[in-house]
Amino acid sequence: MMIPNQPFRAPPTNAREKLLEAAVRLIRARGFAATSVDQLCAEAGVTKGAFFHHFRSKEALGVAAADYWSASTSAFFALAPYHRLEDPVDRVLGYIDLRIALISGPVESFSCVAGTMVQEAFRTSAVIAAACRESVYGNAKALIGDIAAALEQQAVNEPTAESLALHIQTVIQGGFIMAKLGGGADMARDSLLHLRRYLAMLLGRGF
Amino acid sequence: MMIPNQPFRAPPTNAREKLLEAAVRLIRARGFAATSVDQLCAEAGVTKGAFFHHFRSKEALGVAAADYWSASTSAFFALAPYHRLEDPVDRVLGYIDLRIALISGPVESFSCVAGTMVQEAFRTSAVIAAACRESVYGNAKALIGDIAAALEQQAVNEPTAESLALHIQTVIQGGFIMAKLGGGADMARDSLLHLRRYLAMLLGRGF
DNA sequence: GTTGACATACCAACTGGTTGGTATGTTGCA
DNA sequence: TGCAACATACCAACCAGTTGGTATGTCAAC
Repeated sequence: MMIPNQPFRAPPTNAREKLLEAAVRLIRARGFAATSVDQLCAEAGVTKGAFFHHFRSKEALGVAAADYWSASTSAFFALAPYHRLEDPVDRVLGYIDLRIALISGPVESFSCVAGTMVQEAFRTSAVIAAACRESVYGNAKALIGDIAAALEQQAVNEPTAESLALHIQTVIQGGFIMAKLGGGADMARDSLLHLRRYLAMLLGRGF
Repeated sequence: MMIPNQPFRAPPTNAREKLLEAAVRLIRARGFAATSVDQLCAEAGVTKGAFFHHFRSKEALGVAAADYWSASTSAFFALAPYHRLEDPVDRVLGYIDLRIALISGPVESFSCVAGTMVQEAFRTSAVIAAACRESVYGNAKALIGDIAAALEQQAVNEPTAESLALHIQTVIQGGFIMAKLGGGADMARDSLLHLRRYLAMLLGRGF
């Protein structure tokens, strides 16, 4: 969901990646519709010709930005150290703790491109909406294994692992909205702590 | 958050209210930036002169739409029958049940104007962002009394009433995003059921 | 190892339509 | 007759997208 701080990642030299990173930055701060192609090019330090060489349309850039976002976030979470914890309950809570740790600074540095874009696209662009869905649902799918194992270990059968994984994404996305509403990082973190308490209670852990 | 179905509410005859209702409809479906003044006027059945007679700018319409939204939703929830329940725990859960009951049909019929608009406005329009914040935080404030009473009755002192009230709004807002991501009303309702389970556990109730 | 055919990556200038906003009426009621 | 509530006509700026071009490569034929 958030873009990980990758301090040693080289800045892109080709126009396509420069545009995708500019898109992530501007969409997070202003949204998709309010970001013009000219602004995108200026932010990326690239001309309009380069834009339409790499992307058929502004909508195509939107799809590519969502895909780019998916790829960077899923790669980041796949490498996170909480996967190495033995107890599946620890892994589930470890994911939440990681999400909490990632929330800091200005809202546009930890908010989600897919969640932001889908609000504007869900009725106006089926392709962008599908790419956003893929991003967030992909995140949820990566959790299902650990959640299912944790539920089984604790002999809980009331909510399903799928339902819980999606609920986790719900709280994360809701936290971003509340942060934008003025609560900032503190508000988003606080809601994740409620989610953590809920999961801990469900999975037989004290908070 | 959602616009209540008020079947016997007379359709507005003046241009100002027609524009505000058109704004609620279009912003919910397409967002603020992607909705042009011309589209607003067409949807309202009103001319551009009327628009700029009643609103100084498009931004001013945005602020007025958020205020209009605040007024209709807070009036609706103030009249809801769950307030008459004796037990404060029942009133808290009654609010959640009402929110669940209100979620049905297409996403743009139950989603939140303030939550949608703030995503586009939080960095580009301080006045719109403030109006959106007022709307959602106003909703949260209306819950604090019941939550505080329920926490006290159950001798719970870990999360504060304020924090819980805001968390409730977080899950509601997150549910709207997940619904737009393709989950529809079912997804939003499912997350509110998780929230209900959390509150029930906190407040000493079985689910 | 030079040449020609082709592809990729990019650029500056332009276009037609749309944007938010204005200037100037008209109407109907107090 | 004065004023609020509208309507009509218009504008400059900006919008997404197109154009015709250049610079730089790749690669096979000779």
